Amino acid sequence: MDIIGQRNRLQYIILGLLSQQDQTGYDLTKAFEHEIGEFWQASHSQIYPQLQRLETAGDITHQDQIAGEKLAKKVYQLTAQGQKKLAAWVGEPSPELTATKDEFILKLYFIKSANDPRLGPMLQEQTQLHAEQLTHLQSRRAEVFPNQAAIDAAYGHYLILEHAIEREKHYVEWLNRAQ
Amino acid sequence: MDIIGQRNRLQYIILGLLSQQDQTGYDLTKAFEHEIGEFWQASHSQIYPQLQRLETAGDITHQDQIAGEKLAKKVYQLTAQGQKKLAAWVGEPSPELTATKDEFILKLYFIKSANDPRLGPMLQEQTQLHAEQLTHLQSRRAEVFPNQAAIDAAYGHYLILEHAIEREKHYVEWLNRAQ
DNA sequence: TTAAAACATGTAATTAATTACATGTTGAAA
DNA sequence: TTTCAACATGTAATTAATTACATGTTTTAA
Repeated sequence: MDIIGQRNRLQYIILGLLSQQDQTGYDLTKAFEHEIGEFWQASHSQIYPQLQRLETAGDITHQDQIAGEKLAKKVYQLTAQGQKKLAAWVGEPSPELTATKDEFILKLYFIKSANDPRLGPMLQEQTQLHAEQLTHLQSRRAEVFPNQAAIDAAYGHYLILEHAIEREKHYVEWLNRAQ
Repeated sequence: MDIIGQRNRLQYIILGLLSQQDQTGYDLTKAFEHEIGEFWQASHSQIYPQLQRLETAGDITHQDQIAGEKLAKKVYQLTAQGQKKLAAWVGEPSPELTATKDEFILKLYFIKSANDPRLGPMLQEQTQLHAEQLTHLQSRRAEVFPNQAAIDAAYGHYLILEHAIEREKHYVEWLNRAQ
């Protein structure tokens, strides 16, 4: 049972986001605060250099824009080559399992007894954390997918938001059962 | 909603594993193939140097052992200081959410329409992958926790195995619903 | 008996990711 | 009107993680 390593998936995520709409490095950075951030993390200090590499490689180009008086923006867009590269990646099999890193679960692993006094507070803390996240995701769903048309227009996005919601729901249920 | 970074959690996992029993770097490496591997990944090339650093720091010590004719082993054990360090880590709050990295989910995010011809095969591939993992984890549970006494003796371990099983179960259910 | 898999321990090179440093603009609220 | 948050883009330094290199022993199955 293999676990994935990192073979520059960030480049494909950037291509994918740019396939949805032309945008700046700043916009891309913000995207990781929403749904994709549930399944991949990246910060602006990774994103800006990666944009430069993708442009050098000919997968994207950019246009300079001035917002307001003199705020310089670089609005990136896919090239035909970038589109092909994205399609090739999406079409490839993904035969490896997800790499989860959960510090709380690790700590739990080292708790031997159900009577350990640390167990209760730990479970409560996590219950609150995940319940909050669940609420956040649910309101996000209501906001982003108010009707069937919105779902049809971004079906994959809808599926992964559903997945994230259910993940949190079951996490909370498991925590409650453990308590 | 913060996502965890990496602040050398590996050292604590090693301390935790050594708190369960004295063992070698090789044994620790193997441990990541089982339950903890579901929630953290590390390879021998991270583990051996980390063992050296922990020993220098005084958290662990080792004894040399010869297996068979001349196969040299280093069996590591916690020091009192290492025990304290482990307990302090377990007792700390874990206020950050899990960092998941799921390449398949990312690809899905970039599928716009429910009619995309790539969608069916993608979902089928993942269904098989996660169904296999579920079966594996269930047989692992039967093996490691054949009775209540085994559960009572390693309650945290039992909880996280249950969690991993349910995670896979719900993943498969979600995939089936998406299909 | 021999070949392959598993046991056992390391280091080196590369890539990925985090955290910190660095600078400037614009819009909104006090 | 000024100050704070958000917008916007980068680089540098450090740490974490992967992949490859490197070597040798023991057990198991063909």
